[in-house]
Amino acid sequence: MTGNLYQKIYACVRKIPRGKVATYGQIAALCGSPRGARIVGYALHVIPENSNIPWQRVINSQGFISTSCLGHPKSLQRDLLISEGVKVETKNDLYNIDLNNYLWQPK
DNA sequence: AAGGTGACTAACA
DNA sequence: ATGTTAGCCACCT
Repeated sequence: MTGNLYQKIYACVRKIPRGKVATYGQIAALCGSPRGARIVGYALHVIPENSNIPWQRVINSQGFISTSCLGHPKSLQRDLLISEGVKVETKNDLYNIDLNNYLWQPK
C-alpha cells in the first residue's frame, strides 16, 4: 500500500505529548525526511476525522496554526489546544503559540 | 508519463 | 522588518 511514510508520520504525531506542540519540519525530521515538511502537511490533510491522531498539535515553524479553511476551521484547532492546556494567542485572525514554552522537545 | 499542487521552510532582496 | 523565490517530495489529474 502507499502511504507507508504517512503511517510513520502519524506515529510521530501520536507521540506528541498532551499540552505540547510540534512543527511540520520537526515531525518530518523524526520520520527520517528532514525536507519533508510539506509531506507532513499533506499527510495531516488526509487524516480521517474519526482518527485518534492529535493533528491539532502540529503547527508551522513560526508557531502559527496553518490550517487554511478546509474541513476544519482554525478556531477548532485553537479550541482543541486550549482544552489541552496550551495557551494560544489570537492576533489578527491568526493563532499563535509560544514555542519557547510549548514546543515538544523529544530526546 | 508529465506537470501542477500543497495544513512547509529557509534563504534572499 | 515584510514580501518574494526557490527547494522540497508525495499525491493528484
